[in-house]
Amino acid sequence: MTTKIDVLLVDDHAVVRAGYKAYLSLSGHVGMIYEAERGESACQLYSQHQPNIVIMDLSMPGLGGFESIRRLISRDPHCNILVSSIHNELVYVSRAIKAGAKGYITKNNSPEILLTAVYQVASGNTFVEPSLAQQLAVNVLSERGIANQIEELSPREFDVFCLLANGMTTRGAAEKLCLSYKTVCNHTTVIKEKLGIKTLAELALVATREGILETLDRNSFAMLEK
Amino acid sequence: MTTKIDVLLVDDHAVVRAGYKAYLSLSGHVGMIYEAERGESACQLYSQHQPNIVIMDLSMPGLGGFESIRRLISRDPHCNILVSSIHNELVYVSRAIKAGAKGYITKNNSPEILLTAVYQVASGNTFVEPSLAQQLAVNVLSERGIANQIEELSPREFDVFCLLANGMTTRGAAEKLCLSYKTVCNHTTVIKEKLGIKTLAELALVATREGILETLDRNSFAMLEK
DNA sequence: TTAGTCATGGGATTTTTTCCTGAACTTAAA
DNA sequence: TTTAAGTTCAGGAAAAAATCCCATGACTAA
Repeated sequence: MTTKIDVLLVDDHAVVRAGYKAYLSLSGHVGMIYEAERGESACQLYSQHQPNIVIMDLSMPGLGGFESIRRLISRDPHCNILVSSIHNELVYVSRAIKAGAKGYITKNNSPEILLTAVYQVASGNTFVEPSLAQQLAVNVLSERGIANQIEELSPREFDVFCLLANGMTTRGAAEKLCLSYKTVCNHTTVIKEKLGIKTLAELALVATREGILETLDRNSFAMLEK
Repeated sequence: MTTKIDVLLVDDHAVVRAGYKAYLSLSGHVGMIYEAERGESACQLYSQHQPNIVIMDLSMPGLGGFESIRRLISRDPHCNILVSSIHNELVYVSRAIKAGAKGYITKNNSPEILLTAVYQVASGNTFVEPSLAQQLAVNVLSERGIANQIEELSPREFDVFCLLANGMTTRGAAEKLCLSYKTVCNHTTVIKEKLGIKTLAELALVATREGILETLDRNSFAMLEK
């Protein structure tokens, strides 16, 4: 590689940024490294410096990672965004790519893979971590979109889903819906199967992720403390 | 500082380790840097090399963190452990310190603070990130504990709590913690009783509300709107 | 009509959970 | 040192919950 790669690092953890910066510098192929803590400043820095690649973490306060990607892409559709996340769930990969990211790797990887990904994405190619790409391929071919699994629930199943996700017991849900306990049990079994989950905790997590719960906002806890 | 500091890095994210390593090396005060991905190897490396400090990630979903701290401490009570976590919730700080950690900083901090913390802890002092220390002080004095109910969980119960909250099955948790299935069942029963809940979904919701899980960022479902 | 899905639940079986119990261990206090 | 209290671990019996299979009626779309 002849010219050096300019990088924009977006991660809300300053220590992690410092680490990446130090590591990338060692490679010798990286030129300028700009840093942003959140989406807003990332957009600004991007317009200003036009780096060859944006390395972005997904979990950030303010604009989340996905929203940040969308914004960057809407300003420059050719923007090369590499997501570096701690999440290896397909939902994340899928959403990131749909949002416009050109690459996705998890932080579990060897640092060499990071460099590979950086080179690839910076030169306009795509790079999805092999194991994830594999899973994703299968998942897409099996035709059932990842997050759309909830769409697969029948109306009644969705009712049950919501009640359970809010922490209600099977018996409670049955009562609320004026159904037999057995019916709710059966629905629940189907729901779990459709969503590919095993526990009620997962069910609650899925619901939370999809924003299906009127999430008790973060502050409700702070309220309790006073 | 005359002698250099030997460091053992424990973090399951290889890329992050590489970053820390690169950054710490720049400081000039750090000597050997050993790396471990998991608690088991951390214990081994510790016995082998007796580093001056262990920098440990808590890596939430896996939950190796607290247990690893306990193990290290049980082998060498004077072991200097600095937790570097992405979590800024008091529960974590409190748990880590109770487990025997000598310091706690979040990854949001400036890298300079990391160095400060490293120096302090490596020389046998303690260092808790100022803002957290402040909150903690008030919280402890205000008598009503952090999220008092969660605080009532014994260390082991808390381990189980975290795993279940992440959607793991009882059997899965048992395996992860090398416990009998029955033991985990019994812990679970006590947990539910202490928290005053009935279902695993509620357990997940409590964990989410208390910020014990990092769920998807808030804005993720904004994606769905388009 | 026919085929399909959906909602509903019963019955038998399996799995999970509860409740009670006790042992081993640690720690702190008397 | 002895005692007491708390924690961790786990087994057995019993209760509860969930699963699996099946059948019914209702509605819908081709």
